[in-house]
Amino acid sequence: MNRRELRKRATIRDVALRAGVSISTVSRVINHKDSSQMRDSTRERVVDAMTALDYTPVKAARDLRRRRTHVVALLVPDISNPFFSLLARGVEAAGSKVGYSTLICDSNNSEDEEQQHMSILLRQNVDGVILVPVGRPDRASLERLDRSNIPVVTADRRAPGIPHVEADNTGGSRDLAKCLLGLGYRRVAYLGGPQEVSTAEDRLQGFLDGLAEGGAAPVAVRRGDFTYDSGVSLGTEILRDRRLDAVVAGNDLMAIGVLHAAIAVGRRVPEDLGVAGFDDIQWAALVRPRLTTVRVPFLEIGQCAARALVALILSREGAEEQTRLPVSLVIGDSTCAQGKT
Amino acid sequence: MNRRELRKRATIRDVALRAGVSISTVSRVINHKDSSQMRDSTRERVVDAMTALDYTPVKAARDLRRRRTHVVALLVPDISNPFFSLLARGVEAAGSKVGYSTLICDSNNSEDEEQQHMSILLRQNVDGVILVPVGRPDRASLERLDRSNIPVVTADRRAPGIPHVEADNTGGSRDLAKCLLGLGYRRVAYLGGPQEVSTAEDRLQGFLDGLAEGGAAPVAVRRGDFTYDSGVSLGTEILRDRRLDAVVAGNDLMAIGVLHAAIAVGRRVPEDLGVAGFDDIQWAALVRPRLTTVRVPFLEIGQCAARALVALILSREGAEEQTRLPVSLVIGDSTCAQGKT
DNA sequence: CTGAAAGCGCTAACAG
DNA sequence: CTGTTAGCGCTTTCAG
Repeated sequence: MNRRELRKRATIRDVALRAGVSISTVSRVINHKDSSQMRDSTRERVVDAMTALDYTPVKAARDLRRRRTHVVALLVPDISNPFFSLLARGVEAAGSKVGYSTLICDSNNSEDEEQQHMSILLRQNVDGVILVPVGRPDRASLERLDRSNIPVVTADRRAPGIPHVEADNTGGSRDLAKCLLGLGYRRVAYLGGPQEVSTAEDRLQGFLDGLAEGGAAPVAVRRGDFTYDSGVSLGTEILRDRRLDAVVAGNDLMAIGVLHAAIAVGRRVPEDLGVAGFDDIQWAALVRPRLTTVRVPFLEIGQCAARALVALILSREGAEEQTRLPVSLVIGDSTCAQGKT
Repeated sequence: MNRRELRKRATIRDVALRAGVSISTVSRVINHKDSSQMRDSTRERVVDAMTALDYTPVKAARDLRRRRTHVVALLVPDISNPFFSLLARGVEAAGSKVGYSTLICDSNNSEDEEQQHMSILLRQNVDGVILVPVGRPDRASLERLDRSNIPVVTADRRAPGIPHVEADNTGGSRDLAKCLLGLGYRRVAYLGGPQEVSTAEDRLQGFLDGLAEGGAAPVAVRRGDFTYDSGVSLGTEILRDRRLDAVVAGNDLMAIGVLHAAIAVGRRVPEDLGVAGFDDIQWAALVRPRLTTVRVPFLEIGQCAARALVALILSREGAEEQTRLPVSLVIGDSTCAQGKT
C-alpha cells in the first residue's frame, strides 16, 4: 500500500483562501518580492500560507500569461565532446544565475537532427537558443529561424547573419605559427578540420598568416574531420615525408592522433618532430608528452553566449553582435622548448 | 531599420478562422494525428491553414491543460566529466525518442547546488528527474523529493528508496580482481573513491570479494576522490612500497594518475607494475600504455534511466525498480597479458 | 493597500 | 463528424 498522496498540489487559490486574502494579493507577494508596498502583516499571512501548503507556482500557467518561459536551449553537435560539455557548463552556469534553465540538445553531428531539434525547440517555446551548428547552416533553415522570431546566437562557430560568440581562432593560430618559427621549426605541415566549420577555416587561415609573416609557408596542408582517427591516418600518411620537422593540427584530438602515429613510425617527439594542437582540452593533460596547444576558453564562451542571448531576449535589439574571446598559447613538451636546429 | 515583425504568432483561433472550422477541430488534428476520424477535406483545410499561418502550438497552454510538460531533468555533478556527458547523451537520446526534452543541470559537485537546482526543477514542473547524487542524499532532501510527488530515478549512484539504474560495479570489480590474480599479480593495492558514493563502495567491495575468492587480500587500501590528482598523490605515496606488483584504482582518472606517478618514480608499466582502472572513459584510449579497465556503459545507463523514468511518469507505479547493467573487462597494456611471476 | 474580473492558448467533455 | 463550452493556474489592469 504505498501512500500515494492524491491530494492535488496547492494552487494560488488555496493559498489565498488560507491566508484570507484574494489571489491577486498572493500573486503580488510571489512576484513583486521586494518593492510592492503591502502591509507587512498581510504579506506574512500569505507567506505562512504558502509554506504551510508547500505551495509552488505552476510554471506553465505563468508562462502562458507572461509569454516567456525562462528556458533557453543549447544545441550542440555532441555533448560528450569535452569542448561542448564545458561550453554547456558555461551556459548553464551563466543562465541559471539570471533565472534561466537550459535545455540541452544533441544534434549527434547530423544536420538533419539539428534541423529536427530546432523545430522542436521552437515549438517548445524556448525563449532563445544557443546554437553550435554542425555545418554551415543552409539558407532555408536560417530563414526558418528568422521567421520564428526567436533570438539565436551561435557559439564557437559562425553562421551568416547570426550574432555569435567565439574564440580568437585566427589570432591564436597565428601566434602558434610564429612561436613554432621562433623555436626553429621550418618544414611544417598543417592538418586542418572540415571546410564547412568556420573554426577550422579560421585556424588554418591564421596559421598560414602567421607563417607568412615569418616569411615561411607550410610544406603541406591536409584536411581531416577533427577526430582522433583522422589525426592518426593523416599523420601516418604525411609523416612519410621524413624531412617534416613539425605537424600542427587544427585541434587537439587530431594532434594526439598525429602524436601516436609519429610514435608508431618511430619518430621521437619532440626530438625528431614537433607536434601542436588547438583547444587545450582536459584530455590533453593526460597525454605524454604534453601537447603544445592553444587554450580556448570554452566555459567562458558558454557563459558569454548565455549572457548575450539573455540580453537579446530582454531587449530585442537586432544588433548583430559578435564577440571574440582571447586565447592563450600553451607550450607543452611536444615541441622543443629551447629551440631547434 | 530591421524588419521587426510585430505581427503576433498565430493561435489556434486564427487557424480555425482561416480554415472555416471550430478550434476544437483544429485541436483534433493537432492531437489525434492518426486515429481521429474526420473528413479528409476538413483535415486538409486545417493543415493548409496551419502551414499558411506558420502555426505552432504554444506549449505553455498545452502544458497547463494537460498537466504534463514533457520535460525531464537530468541533474549531474559535473557535465564536463566524460561519464556524465555520455550519460546525458543517453538520456537525451532515449528521451527525445519518446517526446521528452531534457533539462540538464549541473550541481557543480556541490550538495548545496544540488539542493538548489532540485527545488528549482520541482518549481519548473518537470515531469520527472534523473539524478546523479553528489553524495549520499540526506533524509530531509529525500523527504522533500517524496513530498513533491514527482518521479525520480537515480543513475550510476544509489540513494535509499529511489529507483535506480547502475552498472554492475561489484561484479566488474570482482572479475577484474580475479583476472589480475590469474595474470599472476599477488601484491596489489587498491585506491578507492569517496566513501559516500555507492559506486566507489561497490567497486571496492567487489574487488575485495574477488581477491578473497582467489584466496588473496590487498596489500593496502586507500581512498581518493576519483580525480587524476588524487591518483597521482596516492600513487606516489603507495609506490614507496617497492614490493607492490599492481595498483588498481576505483576509476580511470585515478588510474591514469597512478600510471604517471609510477612512470615518474621510474617503474615501468606493465613490466614492473600492473595498473588498472574502471570506467573505460574515452580519454583512456589516448593514454599510453593503454589502460586495463572495466567498461561501464554510461550511454546505456542514461538511456535506461530515461526509459525507466518515462515509464514511471506514464504509470505512476511505486515499484522500487532497480536495474543493473552488465559491464565488461577491457584488457589493456597496463597489465601483463601473458601472465606474471 | 487590496479585490474583482478578464483573459493567456489550448484540451476535453458534452452536445448536436 | 464537428461545434460549444468550461476551465487549467496565473498575472494584470482597473476599481475601489
